[in-house]
Amino acid sequence: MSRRKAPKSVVKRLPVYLRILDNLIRRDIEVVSSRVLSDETGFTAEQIRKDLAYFGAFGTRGTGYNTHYLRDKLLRIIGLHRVTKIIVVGYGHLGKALTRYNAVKNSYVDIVAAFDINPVEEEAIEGLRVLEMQYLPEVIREEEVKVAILTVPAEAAQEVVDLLVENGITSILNFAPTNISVPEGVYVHNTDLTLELQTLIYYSFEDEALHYGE
Amino acid sequence: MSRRKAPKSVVKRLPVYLRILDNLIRRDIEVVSSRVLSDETGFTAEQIRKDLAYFGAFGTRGTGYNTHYLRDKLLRIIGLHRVTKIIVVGYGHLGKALTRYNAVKNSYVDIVAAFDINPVEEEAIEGLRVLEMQYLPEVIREEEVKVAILTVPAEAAQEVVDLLVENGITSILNFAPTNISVPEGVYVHNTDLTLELQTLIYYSFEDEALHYGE
DNA sequence: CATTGTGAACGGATTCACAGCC
DNA sequence: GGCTGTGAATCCGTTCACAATG
Repeated sequence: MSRRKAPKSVVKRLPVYLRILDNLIRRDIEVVSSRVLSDETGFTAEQIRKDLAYFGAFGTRGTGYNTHYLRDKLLRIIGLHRVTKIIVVGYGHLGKALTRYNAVKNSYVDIVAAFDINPVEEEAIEGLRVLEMQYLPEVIREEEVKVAILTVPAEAAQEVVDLLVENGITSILNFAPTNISVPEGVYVHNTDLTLELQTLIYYSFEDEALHYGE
Repeated sequence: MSRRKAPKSVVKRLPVYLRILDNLIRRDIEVVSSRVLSDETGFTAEQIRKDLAYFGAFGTRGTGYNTHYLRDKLLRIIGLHRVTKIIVVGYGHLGKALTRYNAVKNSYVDIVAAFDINPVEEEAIEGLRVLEMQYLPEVIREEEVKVAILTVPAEAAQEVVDLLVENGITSILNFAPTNISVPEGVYVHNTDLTLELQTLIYYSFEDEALHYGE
């Protein structure tokens, strides 16, 4: 029932719970305990209960959580109860991968258009517009888009970010391997595949005694 | 000088330092202070000094860190002083994006082959072999590959993971949006684009009072 | 004297333990 | 009886403040 703003660590787990609930509901399961959610997610049951308790008391003591009810609550908490409009900027392989990916899965979002400096006509898929950059301001305005996925080369990233912010984008999922700077109030989430790969390699050698031993 | 194993939070930042050092060296800069690294990375200078101190005393008081020396140390710590061989399993758009991405950038890794249940011949690029799944054990064995990037559909993920582990893979960068289970000793890093997008959406609504208010 | 390296203080997140409730 | 909700205890990571030193 606490009403202070949720910690980052909690927010990161909410979409995980949502996905599990979607799966449970698909299997016609009506009620789930924190213990079962723990088995599915790998988080501890206490942690799950505490996470949910940041936003309210959604469970029934002795029984568990109603899957439909909890999903609805989570959708509302995350902000997915209304479909979120998104644009993809940079329509290379990664941009394509992300649009396909999302077209397939129900992830409560709608990619309204993709942009590229050099859009290839025939690569548009199932109703997705692939447009030249010049149309970006128009689309953002007309569709009232607030969220953008950025998959342009590192060199172009900052320039494009400035354009996005200028036209009203407030949240950016950045795949360009570079630090971008934004004004106060704009939220950026960086996903850097190279860094993640290198981190993985660290752990792949962790055991070996030679790892860092002279 | 502490020799206990480094916390995850520290390990995640090491590749960031490495990238900055690569950039500095490209600009012929010989010495860098923790303050400058702080400006470049957004982490605090104290944190950077502490992170590096987990592995040794690499700096010179009053001066800073020698960029070449520190890079060499970081390469060795992360395990990138030798090129790491990697396979990509699942050669859809995402698999392609990752191979291109990496072919271009020097990230100290070498993708030795990609695998797919239905490899399309003409899509092989600059020396990258795109092979049928049946050749997977052979390649892993002959090339002594320990690290795999997994970009197959969620339904196939667990099955493919079992195959990988069975043949000697010890580290997996998983892009399939599902929890995979592995035996003790195998390290998995999950990168789930849908979850990251949904987390972003949470923050895009965070300010709005209506966010979670009945 | 500028900058590193580090013990101590702090703060945030997780785990523990159990009270509250169906 | 079983499972949620939560204060207290603990753990972990970050920040602070300063001693060490080229």
